[in-house]
Amino acid sequence: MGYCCLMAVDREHVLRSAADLLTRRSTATMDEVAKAAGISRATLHRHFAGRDALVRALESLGIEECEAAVDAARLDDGPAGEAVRRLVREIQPAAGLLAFLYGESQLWEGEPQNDGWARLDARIGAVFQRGHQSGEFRVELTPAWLTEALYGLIASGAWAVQDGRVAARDFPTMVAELLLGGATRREES
Amino acid sequence: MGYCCLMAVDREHVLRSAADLLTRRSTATMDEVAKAAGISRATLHRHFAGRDALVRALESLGIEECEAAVDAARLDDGPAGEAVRRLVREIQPAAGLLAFLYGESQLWEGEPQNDGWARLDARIGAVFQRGHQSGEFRVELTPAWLTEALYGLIASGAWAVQDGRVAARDFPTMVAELLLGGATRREES
DNA sequence: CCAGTGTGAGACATTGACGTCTCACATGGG
DNA sequence: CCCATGTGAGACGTCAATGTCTCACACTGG
Repeated sequence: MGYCCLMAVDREHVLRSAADLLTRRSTATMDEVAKAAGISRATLHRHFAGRDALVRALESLGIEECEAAVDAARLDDGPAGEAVRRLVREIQPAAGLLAFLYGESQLWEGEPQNDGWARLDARIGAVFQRGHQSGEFRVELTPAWLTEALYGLIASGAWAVQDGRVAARDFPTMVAELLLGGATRREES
Repeated sequence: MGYCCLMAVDREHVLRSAADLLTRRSTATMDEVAKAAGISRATLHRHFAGRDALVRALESLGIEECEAAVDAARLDDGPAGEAVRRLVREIQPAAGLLAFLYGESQLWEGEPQNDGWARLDARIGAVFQRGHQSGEFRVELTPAWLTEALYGLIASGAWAVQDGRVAARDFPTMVAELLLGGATRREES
């Protein structure tokens, strides 16, 4: 009955367009989500029991994409700074979804957050810690804060791109260079 | 009838507690906002015609506090980096409100935004531009992006403080030093 | 004392989104 | 050909938040 493949493709497509829409308008209606996916609200409900289920599925998708980006970035290889640059580049396609989830996570107060985020926080925090230990990064900025700031800058960057204030091709530079080097100009070394 | 003074004080108090609450839970009910202010929902409606009016009043309050912080920071004086540090320090008390409004502004799509934001963007963007012209700041990072990133980092910092991931006393350092200097350690000059 | 004013409490209708259900239709496989 | 499965359209009922209204009460100044 083609359950695993056809359904999965459809579900994937629905998730993608829902992510696209909710990234722009995080309060979009189930109706709008359905229209955006080109299906009816009834069919949307057949895939996802309700809005909560949809958001939780998007959360899982976001975690998967982040993990994939972290894998692809090989955070343990080479200088920590280069690892962060690779991470930002790999994570750009998921930036919109991340921005949506970052805003949404401010609302889930009390509910136990998905373990996936804790795992990701640990993996990303580790690269900043490595930078500290190697003397590459400043010790005044804690790994927890740098991780938080990375999420925040990714969200800000995604919104700036969406509103046309930043070109999409400049996203990796803007985010990574600000996070790593800051605004102040380097002295020639 | 004491309209201008007594009403203003009450209105101010209501706005403050609404800002406190909505900073933590941006979807709080009018009922909850009223409880938080220690008044009834009816009285809340007597001060603010509806939720929209409340949010718009909070927006005006946020703009006022930002303008005050920008004034107090004397952005035109001294090195641009020091000006940004002063700005972050002055703006910290309003950081929670700013974070709420920053998230909310993602929803006002289409509606003409308050001129106040444009004025603030211009004033803050100017200090980054000044840093560019003086050679103090890197030209790869545009003033528009640095302004956006400043808002984003302030919001991230406010949330991190609220969740206890960063100490309130470290807020100015974390935000300003990341924005200006980035994570990479400076060579001794 | 008393009139005026602001307030709290609560009832009420409205609105918008949600979740469930039914039914007709189409498409594809046996 | 015919049946089955998935879909679209739409009609409900539900529920939470909102906005409006009324009424009783407390306080305050004349």
